[in-house]
Amino acid sequence: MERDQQPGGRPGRRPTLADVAAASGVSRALASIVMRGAEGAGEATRERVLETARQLGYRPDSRARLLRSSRTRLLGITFTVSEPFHGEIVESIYAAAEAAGFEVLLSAVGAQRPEARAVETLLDAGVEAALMISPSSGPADLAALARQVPVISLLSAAVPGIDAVRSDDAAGIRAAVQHLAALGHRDIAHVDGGDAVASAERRAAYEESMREAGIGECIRILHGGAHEADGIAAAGELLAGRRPTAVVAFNDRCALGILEAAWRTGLRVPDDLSVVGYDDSQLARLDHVRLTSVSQDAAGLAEAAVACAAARIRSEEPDGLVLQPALVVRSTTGTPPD
Amino acid sequence: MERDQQPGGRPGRRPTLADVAAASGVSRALASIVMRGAEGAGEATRERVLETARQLGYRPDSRARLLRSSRTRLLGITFTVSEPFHGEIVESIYAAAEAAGFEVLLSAVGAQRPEARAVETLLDAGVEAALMISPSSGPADLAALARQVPVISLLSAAVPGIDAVRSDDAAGIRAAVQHLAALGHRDIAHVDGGDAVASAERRAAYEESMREAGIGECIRILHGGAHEADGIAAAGELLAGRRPTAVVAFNDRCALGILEAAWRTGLRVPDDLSVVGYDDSQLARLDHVRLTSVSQDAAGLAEAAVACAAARIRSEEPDGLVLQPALVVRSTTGTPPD
DNA sequence: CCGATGTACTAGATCGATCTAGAACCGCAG
DNA sequence: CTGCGGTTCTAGATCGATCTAGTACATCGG
Repeated sequence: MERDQQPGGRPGRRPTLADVAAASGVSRALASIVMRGAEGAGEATRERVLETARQLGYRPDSRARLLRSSRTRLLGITFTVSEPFHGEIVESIYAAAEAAGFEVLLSAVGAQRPEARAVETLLDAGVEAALMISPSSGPADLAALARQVPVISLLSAAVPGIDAVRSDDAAGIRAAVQHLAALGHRDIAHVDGGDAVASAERRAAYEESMREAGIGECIRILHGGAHEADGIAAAGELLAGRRPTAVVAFNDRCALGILEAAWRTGLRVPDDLSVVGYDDSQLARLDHVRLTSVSQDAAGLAEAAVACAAARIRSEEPDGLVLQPALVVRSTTGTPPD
Repeated sequence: MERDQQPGGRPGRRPTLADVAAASGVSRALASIVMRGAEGAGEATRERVLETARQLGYRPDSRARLLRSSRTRLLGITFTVSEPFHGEIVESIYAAAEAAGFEVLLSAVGAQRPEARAVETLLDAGVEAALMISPSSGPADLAALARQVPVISLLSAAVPGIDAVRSDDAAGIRAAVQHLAALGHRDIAHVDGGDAVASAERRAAYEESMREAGIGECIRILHGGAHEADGIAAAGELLAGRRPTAVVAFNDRCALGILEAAWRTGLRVPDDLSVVGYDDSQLARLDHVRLTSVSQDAAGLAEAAVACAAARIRSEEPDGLVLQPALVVRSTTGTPPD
């Protein structure tokens, strides 16, 4: 496979701004002005330069640009490849960042690639702020990092010294419980997130809203986790004895486990059992699942996070860090059996 | 949140190599030599420079480094955030790339962000090669791209002019059919991938291996797709009439749909129905699924892709572009019912 | 004591862009 | 013709690193 030979340029190299300038008979500075769309170039020259740039197939070298202008306008993101909901947020961040004039640099976290390493890559690339989705590092590490660059954590509880953009988990759980109670459910169980980050808060919110709904005596909490298998395991216990009529799960994946266990046992959802998830992830929206779920509003979180980063970069205090979640009712909740 | 003031450096800016050099009383060039671990520095000075670098919290600026050295050693990757299997490959690529001395630059493709745009970001950053996981661009676009930088596609059928690293789909399907035939199955159906990329090839391989196994008269192909809902839909048709004893699905997500439909209908897997997937994704490995699946060997594909990219960068011809898949037998296949 | 060899180190150019300061040129009022 | 404000354009410095060429200074053989 042969690379293009640039006509008039050095063979095999991609054309530079200097090539464009030379080819159109202007200085590098003016060519730069034209390419940036800045003012200070005549209309005729502007078009001529743009035309030759197009002909040469010129692409500005982002490394060189970023190097010179102290503002890199780069936002770094760490996310976990195996978490579907992270993917959704990443996609929303792209949109929000572009709208705000930022470029996005992704760095994946995985079994082979610890978060610390992912973050280092971002720092080396010169990001102006780091958005970390469900950061797993300890408060001390995060604080150390925050001393080098503004850090915004998403989907995690607040850590002193770094901004956390998240949704109001208590409100989300309350909406779920109220929805079920309004449908007539009383035996509403909760499968918690085990030792996952937001688990304790959601558990507490569940207890409180059960009492608010006047069914505090029906509180029943099962140990769960963030993944399908946890939901299945909890469901085994849940469906064995006296069965509740509804379950609020820690998140969608956990809820999916409960659903599958129910299906396998021959239970009909929602006729025999109502299930509510949390995240409103793609998983919940799949045609065959149609899970009622608390929407974390990936787009909203992403926008808030980008806005927060932008504020920090301008050395301002950010606000609007807690978003209100909304319950999305689909096909896994209904009135309880008689 | 205050950023660190660099002792002796300009306030608020991260320290540069010049700062390190000045602070340890050597020239920038020598400091560079030490930081790169190149030879040509005395032992004593080397330690002194490293020490001051550590104290200043110096981090080399990758943009500047890459700008100067014509070799950027950057591999660009496009992947789809919502595809779990892509995530697995991405993670493996990180490992393979680092082992080969490359850095990795991710660019996500999604509903809001077309592949063309994702690729442009990579080019602007100066990647030496682009690895595209399941590229969606047409042959013409890919060819145009390949004229600017070596392009390696993963998981896609070969396109003239660009390298495709993939596994031998025919062999994978054959392994699945042979496994089922060996267990005693004759009524083995295939739910295909609809218009997904590798669908036609896998469908043909299914037909051929059925004939090879002497059960050509049992060939039965249902229209499916790459997602759970497609599996569910196909299963509706499949389980309604004369039921096969085994199904080979286009991929794991499709197989999962079939599994769920089976569970919901009260069928036991594998007692009443055996199911085989394709990809050996995390999905297949989940505790509650334990899906027998054809392993595409994400790590192997990643290594081959990186090796291929490295070869192209050295202007050599790559080889080993087709990997042999392996069947991973789990809990969804067994002997047929009497 | 001189020149050769080698190690430790430095000055300055360079990568490809941006940015600053100032030059060239225009038309127009005085 | 001169001076002035405004636009268009250019030369050269700059960002933070690498790389080349070459300078000091030791050591060593003759």
